[in-house]
Amino acid sequence: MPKIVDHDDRRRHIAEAVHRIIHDKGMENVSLREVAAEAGMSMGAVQYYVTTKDQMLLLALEHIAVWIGARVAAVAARQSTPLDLLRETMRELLPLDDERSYLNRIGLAFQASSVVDDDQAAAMRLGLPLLLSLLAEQIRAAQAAGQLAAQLDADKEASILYAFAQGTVNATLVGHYTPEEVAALLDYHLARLRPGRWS
Amino acid sequence: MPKIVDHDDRRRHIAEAVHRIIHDKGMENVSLREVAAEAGMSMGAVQYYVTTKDQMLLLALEHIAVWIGARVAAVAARQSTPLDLLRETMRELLPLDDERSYLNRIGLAFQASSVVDDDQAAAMRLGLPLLLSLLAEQIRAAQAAGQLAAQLDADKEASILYAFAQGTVNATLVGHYTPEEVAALLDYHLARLRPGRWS
DNA sequence: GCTTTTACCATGCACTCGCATGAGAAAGGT
DNA sequence: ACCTTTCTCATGCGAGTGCATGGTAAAAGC
Repeated sequence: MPKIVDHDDRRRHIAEAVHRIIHDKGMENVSLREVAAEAGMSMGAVQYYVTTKDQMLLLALEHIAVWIGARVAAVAARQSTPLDLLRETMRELLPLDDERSYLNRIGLAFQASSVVDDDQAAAMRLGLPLLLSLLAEQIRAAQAAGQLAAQLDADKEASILYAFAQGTVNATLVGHYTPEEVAALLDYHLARLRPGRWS
Repeated sequence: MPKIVDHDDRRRHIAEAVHRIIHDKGMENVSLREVAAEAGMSMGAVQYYVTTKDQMLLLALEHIAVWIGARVAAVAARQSTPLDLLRETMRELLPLDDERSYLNRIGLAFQASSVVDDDQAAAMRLGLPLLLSLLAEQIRAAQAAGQLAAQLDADKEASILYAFAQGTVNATLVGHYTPEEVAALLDYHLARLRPGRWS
């Protein structure tokens, strides 16, 4: 048996190179050559792990999805009240600092790209429900703990929260909102979901 | 004086050709040649009105912004109750039918693109406040008419509504929501803004 | 009818693109 | 030491890219 290489590691390097290029120069400047250079390998090596450009982009999309998923899961593992967990999960989805802006830039690029690419759209349809059901679960937990109004529809509230996060991304990245403003907006919205504020 | 041509008309043709290509094949497949072919003119003619590709994209962005603005303004001119006007304005921003999906596809592409292009970002920062202040104004009118709770912060509610619209676009275009579902989600959210539901 | 301004077109250039190919380096099994 | 499998690389190809150039219709003023 010959030279053995960690394929997952190589794919990760490629995916992360794609991420950096999308972040710095945008999705239209992603090319096999540029990715190879950014990943510090030859173009042939990239082609060995990824046979086509579309496949490479799909790989990058999947990697960022699990990355975001991991960050969100790490929040859920914290020891805190249900409402705080929900708030922190939502803050994880907002471009509040450099790393979360980085992730959101790339995520936004894929949102646009996935509208035109069927495979990417399928990946989106796969990951989205996971995040939504996690949010809904956190809402239900907060309701059970009396921190959120019981009459809220947890699934709909989860959808609205996720939409809020996604919808503020561009405006924030483009400089219309400061991170503080969008964080305050989240708290404003969460405040109205508390019990006792409803008739 | 020589051959006189309606420049705005030509620019409009170019912008609309860009729109169609973005819609059909995505932003990365926009090229001067393709746009010229789609617009039914020669590449040289396109170059006469637009000196660079970035300028062409910016032109297309501005055109779609005024298009959306016009549609929204047309809603505002209708004769209806303030709350219904707000609801209809919001529905105008959602991909509820083919034309609105068309606009949203292109809008989403520019949202991603504007994160990387400074000129496009500037255009975004210019148009966004107009839409937000219109929404806020409609909210205030509905509050004055007793259709929305008086204690709502109109500006923040406008921001949240706009974020909701933008945030549901990708999920809907990708097939996660049906148009009916996202419309129902909007009504669910608007319902909680009504007066008398607050303590 | 000639000029002048405007609008348009065809073509060329240097470059990059995705992808295919074939050769060769690296490394464990025997 | 040699073979075999795994991995990597350099290069070539045809196509497409943004942009520049030089020339050419077209039409209004004189």
